[in-house]
Amino acid sequence: MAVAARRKFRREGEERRRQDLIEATLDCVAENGLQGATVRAIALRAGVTAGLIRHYFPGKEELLQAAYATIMGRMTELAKTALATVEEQPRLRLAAFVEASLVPPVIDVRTFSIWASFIGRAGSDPALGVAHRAGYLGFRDEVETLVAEVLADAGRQASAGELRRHAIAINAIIDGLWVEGCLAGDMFAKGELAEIGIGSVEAMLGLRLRQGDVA
Amino acid sequence: MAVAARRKFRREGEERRRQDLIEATLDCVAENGLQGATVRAIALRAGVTAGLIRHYFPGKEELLQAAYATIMGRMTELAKTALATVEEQPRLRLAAFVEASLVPPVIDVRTFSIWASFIGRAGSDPALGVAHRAGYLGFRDEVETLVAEVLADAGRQASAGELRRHAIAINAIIDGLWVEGCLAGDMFAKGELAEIGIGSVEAMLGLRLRQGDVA
DNA sequence: GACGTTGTTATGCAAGTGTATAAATATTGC
DNA sequence: GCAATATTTATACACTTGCATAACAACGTC
Repeated sequence: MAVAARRKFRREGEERRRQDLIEATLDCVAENGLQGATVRAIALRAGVTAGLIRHYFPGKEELLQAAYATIMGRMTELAKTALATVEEQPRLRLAAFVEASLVPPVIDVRTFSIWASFIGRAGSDPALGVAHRAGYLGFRDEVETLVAEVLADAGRQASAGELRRHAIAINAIIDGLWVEGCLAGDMFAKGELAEIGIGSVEAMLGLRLRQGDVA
Repeated sequence: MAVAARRKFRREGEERRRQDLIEATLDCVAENGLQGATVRAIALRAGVTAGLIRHYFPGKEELLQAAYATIMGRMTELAKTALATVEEQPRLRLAAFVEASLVPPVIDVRTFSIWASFIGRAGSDPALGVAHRAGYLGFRDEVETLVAEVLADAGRQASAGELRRHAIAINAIIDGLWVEGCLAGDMFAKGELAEIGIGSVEAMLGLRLRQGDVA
């Protein structure tokens, strides 16, 4: 009689498997929220069976944490990339940074869905709250540094309080436009959000960023 | 022998029970996300047994939808209240609106958690996406009207495109500051976010909102 | 005060959950 | 080729999930 044939499989490297499982987890979260991230759904998407998850992670909770760390790392890495623009002039660097934050791949509905799914629990889950705060502050500090350079370049000096307010405001408008761009990107023309973002920052700082060489 | 005593109960009005169940659902979602909103957890919090849910709703899905509609309605109602400020002068109205959007009860971590939990699925759930879009557009239109009044009051006229950009930008900065205020309210001094928000809007529009009578 | 209506509880069920364990097989070193 | 290893599958288990159903009791009506 036909005994059920055992499934064929290949041994992947440990790093590769971990990565695949994390990616599968992020896919599940993006599509159906944390509810959709069951061990079986994750395993199915990763092309393995459920039991394997516990071979690479102590439990589902740890896999979710690893997935969250991954998406956060990816987001900040994108931000860093945007910050490390090749531009020399501070104003162009700030403009390039704002622009990079408001076009793909930073504007991305999948990333947003994952972010929202996790961040919704930041109020009750201390670990998530701390992680968010750290990411936010790191981001804001970068913005603040950038703003300080821009103002110095323009021959203006700002107090610590002014710098702080500028950084908070610029960070907020980027975040706000990012949310809308991710949620309803098709409501905006291509490049429109970046245009609005840069224009807003210019207005806030009271100087032009893009036509660069006026002191 | 002691037969298990059946639980005492009272018959509440239909409206009251529905409301209690919805509120319990929102509590559960706020605390543990959609995952935490199980029929048993909801019933426990509402002070009833699980079966009763299906007496008032066709299923859990419908209860969640009702809860989402409720929280959305509450948010837009708060926004409308902020918009219907008693101020006469357009500039003061806009300032009051921005301020109201950036202090409690609009700034509220519970509301934010619920919003994030639901909106995380807006990318995959068409109904949620449409609902968000409608709410956002309604809100933005109000902002646009307000801005138009302010500019007219200042003797300036703006094209439709300019109005649109202003509305998008102002909306974004309010959203961005709202997110941060909800997630990490203790990082900001009381009233600081409102101050930054109003200041940013002033910078964007190129006029003062609060000391009002210069044309 | 008895009675019927129906809001409410209690119980049960099939499907799905995370996890534990054993069996099987792909890979490595010889 | 062959044995050793540990990656991977398969299966089982206790628990939770949403939902169905029946028993019950609170309330309005006569």
